[in-house]
Amino acid sequence: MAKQKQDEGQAPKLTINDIARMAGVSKKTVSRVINRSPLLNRETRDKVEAIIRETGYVPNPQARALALGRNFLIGLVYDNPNVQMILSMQKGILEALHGTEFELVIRPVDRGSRQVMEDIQGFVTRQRLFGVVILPPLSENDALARMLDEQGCRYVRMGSAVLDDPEHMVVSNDREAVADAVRYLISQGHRRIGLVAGPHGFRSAQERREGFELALAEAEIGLPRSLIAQGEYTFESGLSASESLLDLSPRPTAIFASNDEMAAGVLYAARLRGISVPDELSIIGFDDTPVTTRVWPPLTTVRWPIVAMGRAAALKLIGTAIGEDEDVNEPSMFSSTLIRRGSVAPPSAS
Amino acid sequence: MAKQKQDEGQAPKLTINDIARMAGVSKKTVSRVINRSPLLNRETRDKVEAIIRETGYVPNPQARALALGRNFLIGLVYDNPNVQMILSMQKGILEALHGTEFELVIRPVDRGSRQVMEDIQGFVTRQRLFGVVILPPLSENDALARMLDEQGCRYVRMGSAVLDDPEHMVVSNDREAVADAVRYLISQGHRRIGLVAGPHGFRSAQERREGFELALAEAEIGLPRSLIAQGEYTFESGLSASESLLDLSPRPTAIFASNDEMAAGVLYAARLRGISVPDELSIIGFDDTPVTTRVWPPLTTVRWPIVAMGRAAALKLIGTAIGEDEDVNEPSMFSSTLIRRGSVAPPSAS
DNA sequence: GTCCACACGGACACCGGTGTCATAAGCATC
DNA sequence: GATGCTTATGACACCGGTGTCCGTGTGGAC
Repeated sequence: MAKQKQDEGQAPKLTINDIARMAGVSKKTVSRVINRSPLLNRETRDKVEAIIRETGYVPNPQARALALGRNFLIGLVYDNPNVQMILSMQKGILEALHGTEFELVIRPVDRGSRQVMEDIQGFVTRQRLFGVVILPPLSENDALARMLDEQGCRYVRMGSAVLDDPEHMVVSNDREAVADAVRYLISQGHRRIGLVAGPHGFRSAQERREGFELALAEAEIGLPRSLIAQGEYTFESGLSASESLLDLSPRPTAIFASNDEMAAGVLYAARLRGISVPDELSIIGFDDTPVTTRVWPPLTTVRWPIVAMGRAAALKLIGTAIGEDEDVNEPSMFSSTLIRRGSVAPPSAS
Repeated sequence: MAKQKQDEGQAPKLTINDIARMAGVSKKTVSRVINRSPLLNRETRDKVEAIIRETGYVPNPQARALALGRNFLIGLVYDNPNVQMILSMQKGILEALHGTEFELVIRPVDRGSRQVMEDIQGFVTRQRLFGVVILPPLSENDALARMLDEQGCRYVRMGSAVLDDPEHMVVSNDREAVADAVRYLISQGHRRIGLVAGPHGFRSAQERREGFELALAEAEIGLPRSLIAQGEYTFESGLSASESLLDLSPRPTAIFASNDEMAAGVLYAARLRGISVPDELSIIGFDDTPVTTRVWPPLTTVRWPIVAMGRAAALKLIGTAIGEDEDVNEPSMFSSTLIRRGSVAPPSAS
């Protein structure tokens, strides 16, 4: 009764002092309980923990952040226009963070902007971020990784291939996945296979292209430059890039597009010309985004486990440090699967 | 030189004390400059501001948060599966927050879960959030709004119609938008128009349905129950729900689907039955998501300004408080536009 | 010339945690 | 029984800001 005025305001707003008083110990001891210090008497720990549980006390994150010089925030940094990927990553990260004391802070930056480094540095140091997850293509920026190292900020780089920095990477093996997809086309009898490549400056675009070339080389199929069109990972670019391929004579009997949006563009271009898919033209995309099942015919594509990779990235981040004794050994290399739908068939006339 | 050791560690990590020393004033004076206190000598203010600018000093957000009992974080809370909407909202909010000291923290909650309230309350109070933006359908939860009021947490509710709580709402006028879309169908000569409604429990579904009914009533067109199918805002649900409509005899000559995903499902179902769109069936969707232009024919749909609404919500949040003398009078009601693409034509045989 | 109001600046406590170090208690050793 | 060592706990300063309150200097009114 004396000085206690619990139910006066709205929230109890318990502090560490309140807990200490109730438990008849000092602040520091409560702090030790919270931080799982090993040099604590069992009984004391149990007593304090009981009170914490009863009262529902939660330490103030701001105070901890101030004292520790480190926040319990994970940043998600990207310069990527790919909506589906961003959201799937977000989903995976949030799954991993769920139930922990970590929160996710979003930070898009302008692709190509000069201030990207300053932006991110400011973000990271100001907010005293615990760590950041970086999405491609920004994740391919080694200078950024170096800067984060210098700032002492943990980070995980998502990517399509292992870079120099394996311990900070969570990757899918795009090259092999695409090679598999193209091998499938070849096994169906296709020999004139076109490529709609992704934009320069994207490692994933390069990897996918190499996978494409690899499969063709294996089968000793030549690859004239005319069978390669340059896209920008957008629907429109896929649409216009594929026109040069569809104008060829003889026309390719199959096209691999480096992502689903462009594959949808190829499909659209084919329809505009009255080319029947898959009878006259087979198409394979990459990403397994929802659009693949919305169009007709549904697109055969390569699925990579974005959500799982996001989860792994977050676990890697929070696992390596505060002994959240989760399964830190989550694999850092993920493999993809070919999803067979309706856009591939053997070529009509060989 | 004396005690200054700037370039020793990685980051300068300037504190308010450093600035005070350099300016030859006290901490408090610097604090006053930062917080734009009006009772300050012009010269002093200028001097301190100059030093802050030179040194690039930024106050530690954690310390401010602790002292003020309030963080400079905006939460985005949703229980919604609609990827496109979430990301567009995020984009708008981030645009508004760009260049301010605010950051965006993401918080999805399980739709329908019993713990939603506790979850959000914990989130809000623990992080001492400055405010939250709530997306539908969670934004329709009045109990949540009440709880936030009690917690003294600012909030903005996104929605499809003004609820009891106008000052906290940013809304689009779905009813009128749908009525317009249906009026357009009627003007094209359609009389048998089917509806694929959205799920129960979504205000937007109800509003869109009412708009549909309104337009029909205006034109004195009857609406038998058989012309209404129930969907769940997903592609699959649109696909299966539309089957009952397409089985009718006489078949509806047009279908309004309450969102684009379901409209894509209707289109898909039509294709499966060999029904030609738009010749034999007109379709209108809602949202103007990318899928509308990926399918064939491209879907006529209703576009609502999600990004702008997200921006407005964030401005409303940060504008009302700390005299960020931005344009706080951003409108809170947004109107939608009918986007005419290729999925509507006059009925073939009237 | 004196007094007062007022504008400004500084000392100090405080927000709610954590790190450092000292100290008390417990126990084996000699 | 004194010594030394380990283990459990607490006192206190500190993280980097902000609020309160008081002291000082200045200008205007009389």
